[in-house]
Amino acid sequence: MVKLSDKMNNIKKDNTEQKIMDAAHTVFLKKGMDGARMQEIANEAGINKALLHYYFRTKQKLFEAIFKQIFKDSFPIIRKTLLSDIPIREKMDLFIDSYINLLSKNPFLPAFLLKEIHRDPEFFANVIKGSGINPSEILAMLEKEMGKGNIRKMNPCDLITNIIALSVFPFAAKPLLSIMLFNGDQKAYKIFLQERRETVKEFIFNAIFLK
Amino acid sequence: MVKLSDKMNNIKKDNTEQKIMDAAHTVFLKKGMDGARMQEIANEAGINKALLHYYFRTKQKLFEAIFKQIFKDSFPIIRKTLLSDIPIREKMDLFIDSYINLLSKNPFLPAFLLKEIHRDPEFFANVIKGSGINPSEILAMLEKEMGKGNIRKMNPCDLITNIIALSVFPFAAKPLLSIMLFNGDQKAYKIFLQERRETVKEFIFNAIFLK
DNA sequence: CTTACTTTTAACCAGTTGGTTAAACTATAT
DNA sequence: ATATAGTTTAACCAACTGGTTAAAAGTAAG
Repeated sequence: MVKLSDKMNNIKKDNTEQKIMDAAHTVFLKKGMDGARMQEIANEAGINKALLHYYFRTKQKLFEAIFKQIFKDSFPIIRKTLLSDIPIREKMDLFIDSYINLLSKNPFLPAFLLKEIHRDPEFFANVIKGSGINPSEILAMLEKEMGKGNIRKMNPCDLITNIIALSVFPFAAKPLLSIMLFNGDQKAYKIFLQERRETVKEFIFNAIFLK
Repeated sequence: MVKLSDKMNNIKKDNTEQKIMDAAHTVFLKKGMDGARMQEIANEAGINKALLHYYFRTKQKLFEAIFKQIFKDSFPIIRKTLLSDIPIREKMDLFIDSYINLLSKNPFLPAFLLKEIHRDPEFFANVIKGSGINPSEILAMLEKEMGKGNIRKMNPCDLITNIIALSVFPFAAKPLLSIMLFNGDQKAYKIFLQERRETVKEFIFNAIFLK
């Protein structure tokens, strides 16, 4: 039996596989599962279309690989800040910052996620359940803070929903808002988004801290 | 020259055209432009596929018709309450109510709009510009209220964005939130959404009214 | 160099999709 | 009744799409 040269094979494989992953990431995020074309991904990766199928048998499998990777890359960062041992005000500050940072770097992410969780909710549910994400610990943390009287008492589900909504929505609805609020001026909208780093915090803090 | 029997022709035409519009509405909202199939719309309408093309030459034209209609039906209701002559607190109360009512009746609307404005932002921009929607009057109204000291001073663009975000996001992200917060329990999520009618208002009022 | 194996490619295929065509049907006006 | 116009249908088509195949090119080991 012939042994493989692990080094050579893996370098090559990793290169192509990574090229495909990168290309698929780009195309899927822009066009979504339905709108993306295998040929376009192949072009983006600078390879033959058949090679896609050689590495990821089907479009579905390629899509799942990208989807899961996005999920794995994005969520842990956020969870970490939320469960650290710092005062609630700083914690929220950091949380919102890291959330907005993530979205600034991945502007297509919100729309992509919203699109795909509607297209195939079951698959999405499985990804979450298999990823060990557990929001209940975050909800518990919020309830504890309310019990201590640090923040106004409310349904913690509402609070977490509101924070995410205020952070995510302006990115998800960018084309709509940039037209309606700034007549399509992209630069003005970018400034608006950056300023929201602070104004969103103010808004939330006013809503939840007792005075 | 032969005259038409307007009555007969229009009744027939209206019937079929309406059947097509209804069917297209259903299918497009669920699947989006990319995911929708002309055959599926024809089936849903109970007619031949060729008849779709007879009434709306292309898929694109049919889609545009539906899209514009959705837009025309949805926005004026909201604008009306916002520009009426009642105290700001009641006004916001009504605004949020009518917004959430609209979304409760059209749960697919937010995800659909977000999907499509990303797919073809230019077409979307044209629809808005051609629809006479003018957010500047709403922004002006908010600024006036701030000037009178009725609500906390802030960027009115932020305020309107926040209100819409808090109202829309839970509907847009339903599959995500219902899994993460309620382990996929749809009924619990519906109750959550209904309760938000009040909790969202509290949250916003706490954020913007001085105490 | 030969062998065994993996990676890459060009050509191809079957199913689907948006869209067309020509004929059949319906209803009115003369 | 029949001519005229709009309406509806079945059959068809060209383009595209995801996926396959078989052969070529590359690579490490004996």
